[in-house]
Amino acid sequence: MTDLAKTYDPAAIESRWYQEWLNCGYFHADAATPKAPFCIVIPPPNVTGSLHMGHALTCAIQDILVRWRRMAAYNAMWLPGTDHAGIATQMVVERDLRASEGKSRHDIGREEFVKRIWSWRERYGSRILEQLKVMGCSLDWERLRFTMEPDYSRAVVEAFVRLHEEGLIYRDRRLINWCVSCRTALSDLEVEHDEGAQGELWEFAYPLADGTGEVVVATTRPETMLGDTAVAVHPDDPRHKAKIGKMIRHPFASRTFPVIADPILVDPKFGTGAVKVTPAHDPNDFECGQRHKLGFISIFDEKGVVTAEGGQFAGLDRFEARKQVKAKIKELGLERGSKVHVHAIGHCQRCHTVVEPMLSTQWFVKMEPLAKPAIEAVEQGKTRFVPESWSKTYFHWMNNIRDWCISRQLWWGHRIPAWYCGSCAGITVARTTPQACRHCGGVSLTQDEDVLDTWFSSWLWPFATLGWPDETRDLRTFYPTSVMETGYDILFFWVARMLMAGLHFMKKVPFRTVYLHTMVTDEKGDKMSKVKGNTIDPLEVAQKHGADPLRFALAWMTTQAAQGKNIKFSLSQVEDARRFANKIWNATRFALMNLTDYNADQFADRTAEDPDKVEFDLPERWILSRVQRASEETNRALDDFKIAEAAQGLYHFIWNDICDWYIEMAKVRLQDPSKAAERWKIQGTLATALGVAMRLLHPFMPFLTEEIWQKLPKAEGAPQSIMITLYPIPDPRYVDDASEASMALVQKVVTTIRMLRTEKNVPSIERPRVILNVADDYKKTILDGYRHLVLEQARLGDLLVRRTGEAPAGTVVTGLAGDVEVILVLDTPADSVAERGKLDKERAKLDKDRDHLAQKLANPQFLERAPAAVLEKDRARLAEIESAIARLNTALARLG
RNA sequence: GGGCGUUUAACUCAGCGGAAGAGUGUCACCUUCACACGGUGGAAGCCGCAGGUUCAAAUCCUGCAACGCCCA
Repeated sequence: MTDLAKTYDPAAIESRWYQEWLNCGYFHADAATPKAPFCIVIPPPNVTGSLHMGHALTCAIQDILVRWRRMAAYNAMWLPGTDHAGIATQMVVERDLRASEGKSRHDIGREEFVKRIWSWRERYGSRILEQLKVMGCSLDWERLRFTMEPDYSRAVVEAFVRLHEEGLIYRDRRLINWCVSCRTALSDLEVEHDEGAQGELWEFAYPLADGTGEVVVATTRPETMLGDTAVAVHPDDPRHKAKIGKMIRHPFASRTFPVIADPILVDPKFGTGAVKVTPAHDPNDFECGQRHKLGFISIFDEKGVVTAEGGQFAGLDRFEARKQVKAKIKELGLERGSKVHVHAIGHCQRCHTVVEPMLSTQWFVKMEPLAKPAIEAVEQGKTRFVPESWSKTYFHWMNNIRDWCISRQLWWGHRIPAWYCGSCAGITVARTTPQACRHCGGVSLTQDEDVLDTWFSSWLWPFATLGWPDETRDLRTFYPTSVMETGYDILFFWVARMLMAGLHFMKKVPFRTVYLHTMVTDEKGDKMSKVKGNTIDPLEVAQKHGADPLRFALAWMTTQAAQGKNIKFSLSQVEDARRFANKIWNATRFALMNLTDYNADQFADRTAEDPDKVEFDLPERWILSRVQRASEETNRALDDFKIAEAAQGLYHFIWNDICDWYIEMAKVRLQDPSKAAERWKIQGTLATALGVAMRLLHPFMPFLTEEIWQKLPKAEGAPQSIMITLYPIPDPRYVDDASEASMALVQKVVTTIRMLRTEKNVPSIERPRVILNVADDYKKTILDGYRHLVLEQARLGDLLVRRTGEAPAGTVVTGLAGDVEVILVLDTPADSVAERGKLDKERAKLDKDRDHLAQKLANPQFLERAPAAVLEKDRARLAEIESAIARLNTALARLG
C-alpha cells in the first residue's frame, strides 16, 4: 500500500515545501554563472498593500514563467521588492496617528512623522512579501529591494540630477492638478475621469461696461467667475462679432475685462457661443490666457477655499461658493438658464476628491525627448508587447505625451535634491547637500520641501534594483531584463516610463517583452472593491482550496484577452482546479500501489540506449509518444505566452490521456500474471509518464508536483527537488505517429461499443459479443492485433474482426466507428423500429456530407487552385464516408 | 469628440482562411478493488446582422447594431 491519503489535502503539503526550497537556495541566481539569463523584476506592490486577486494573478503568471525558464536551464532570477507608495502610505500612517493619538502629522512634525512611517513599515511592510511566499513565488529574496532604501534613493537622486543637468527637468509656474484633500499636486495620469457624470450647464449674463447690452455665458463651474479675466467668442460668430473688444464689468469685483476672439477655445455650436475665461483654474482657459496675455487670478487656496481675490465670497469652500455665487447672480437678475449636461469630472486617483486645476510652481520632466527613443525602440521590435495590440495604445499615448509633474507636497518620499539660496534666490541641484550656492556662493541654503512622485522612483526599477548607477555584476548579467509582466492599467504610469528611463540612462531597453494581463473582476464582471464588498481574498482561497488550485485556475483563465475584457473570477474555477489536483493525487496513489516492486534504475538502463529494443506494447508506445507531444506543446505555448493554452493542454494530457486511457489500459495488464514479463515496462512507462507530467506541470502547481515527484520512484542520482530537474523537451525517439494512429482507431471503436452498450442498457457486468466489419486490411491488422485492448476497455466477452460477413442470427445493434461497422450481439430482443430510425438518421447525415464533398471535388476550380494536401484530405474523407454508407446499407438491409 | 477592442453551445471562453472546440452546467446510466473532488455515454451552435473578396470565410475586407475599455 501507499502512504498517500485517499484525498488530496493542499494544506498538508503546501506548508512545508517553501521553506525547504529556500533552505536549498533554489530561488537564488548567481550572476556569474555562464547560463543564459532570464530575469523578471516584480512590479513592486505598495508597501502598505495586502495581497489581492490582481497580485495573485500577476505573481502566478510570473512564477510560471520563471520556474519554467529555471528548469529549462536558464539562469532565472525573479527580483522581489516593494515601493514606498507616497500618498497611500502617508495616508495610512496619518489615519493611524489620528486614531491612536488624535494628532495630525503637522502636530508631530516632519521628522517625527517620517520616523513613524519607517516604524510602521518595519511592522507591517513585509506582510505582502510573506503572502507572496504562500503563493509559492520563487523570488530571489537575497535581492529584495525597496524604493526608499539608501541605495535606491541614491539612484533616484542621480536620475534627477542628471536629467536636470541635461535640461530635461525644470521648475515652472503652470496649471497643475491639485488635490485639495491630499494637498498635493498630481500628474495628469493620477487624475481619473469618470465618464458621463450628470452636471449642470448654467447660464448667466455679463453686462457690457458701456451699457450696450450683455454677453451670456454657459458654465459648469459658476464659482470660477470670481477669477474670470475675459469672455471669449468665436471670431466668425455673427451673434457676438460686434462685441469683440468691448469691456465687461464684473458684477462683484471692481474690475473690467475684455471680450476676446479665440477660435481655438470657442466652439460656436456649444452653449451660447460665448465662454467665460478663468486662466488660473482651467487648462484650456490657461492656454487662452497665455495666447491673449490675460490676467491669472487664483481664487482658491490649497484647501479649495476661496481666497481674498473672491471678495465677499472669501473663506467659502469651493462648492459652497458655487451655491452662493449662483444665488447672488440670480439676485442681481443675471441668471439666464440651466441645462442638464453630461461631462467628465477629474477626481484624485487616491481619495476621489474632485481635482482642482491650480496655478502652482512645480518640478516637471520634459517628456518629448525621452519619448522619441522609446517609440523607436518598440517600432524596431527591441521591445515587443504581448498581446501585440497594446503597442498601438502605447504609440498613441507616447506621440501625444505631455510633461510630467513630479513634485508632490508630501513628507514621505524622495526629497527633491534642490536647494534655494537665501541671498540670490538661485537654485542649486546636487547629489549631496551643497555647502554653498552655485550661483552666488551664499551659504544660506534651504532644501526644497517637496518629494518626488513615487513613479519617479519606480520608473528606474529595472536597473536601480540591479545596482545602478554603479556598474554592478548584476546589472551586466540581468539588464535588459527578459519580461515585464504587469496589468495593462499601468501601461502609461509605469511601463512606458520605464522604457523611457531605461533607454535614457542605460541606453538599452529595460525589457525584451512586455506581457500585459487583464484585470480580475468578480464573476459578473464588476471590479472587485472593498466598498462593494465583492472582493475575494486570495489568501482565504489558498487556505481553503490550496495555492496550487488557485494558481492553476488563474493560469487557466489567462488567455491573451483583448482590450476591454476582464478575467471573470469565480470560485467554481478554483474548485475545478482542485478536482484536477485530486485526480492527479489519486492517479499517483494508483501508480504507487503498483510500483512497490518496481526498479527505476533497471528501467533506466534498459531504455537508455534504444527504446525500440524494449519492444513496448501499444499503450506504452502510445502514451510515451503523447508525452512528447505534451512536452512540445507546453513549451511552445509558454514560449508564446499562451498561459491558458499550456494549462489546458496539460489538463487534457493528464486527465484524458494518462488517467482515462493509459491507466485504464495498465490496470488489467498489471494484474495479469501472464504478463509478468511485461510488468516492468508498464511500471516504467507509468512512472515516466507521471514524472514528466509533474515536471511539465510544476511551474503551474509547484507544491503538489513537488510532493508527488518526491514520492515517485526515481533512478539513482535524480535531483533532490523537482525544481531543479530539467523541463521536459520532446525526445524524438519516442515520437510514434503509427502508434498514435492505431490507438486512435482502438479508442474510436471502444467508444462506439460503449455507446451501443449505453443505448441498449447493457449492464456493465455483462460481457457481450461484438463483431467488427472493417473496410481494409490495415484496420483489420490493427484491430485484430490489439483485440485484447478492445475486449478489456469495452468490457466484451468475445470479439470477431473480419473484412465482411453476415450478421449472426438473433438480435444485433449496429454502430459506425468511422467506416468500421460495429455489431453488438444481444441476447434480448431489440426494438427494430428504433434501430432503423437511428441508422436512417445517420445515413441521412452521411449522405449530406458525401454530396457536399462530392460536389466540392467536382468543381474544376477547386481541383485547380486548392493545395494538394487539402485535395488529398477531402478525397480520403469522401472514400471513408462512402465506405461507411455501404456498411450502413448492409445493416439497414439486415433489418429488412 | 478621438482611438482600441469584443459579439462562437445555457454560462465562461479558445479557435482567426481549408470537416464548429474546451471547461462548467445539463440529461441518462454506473458505488467496476486510484479517485463519487469519480466513471461511461448523450443532447446542445443561421460562430451579432447585411454585403463583398476567395475554389473555400467563424476566420480577410466594408457597412450596421449592441456592449466594453482608453485618451481628451
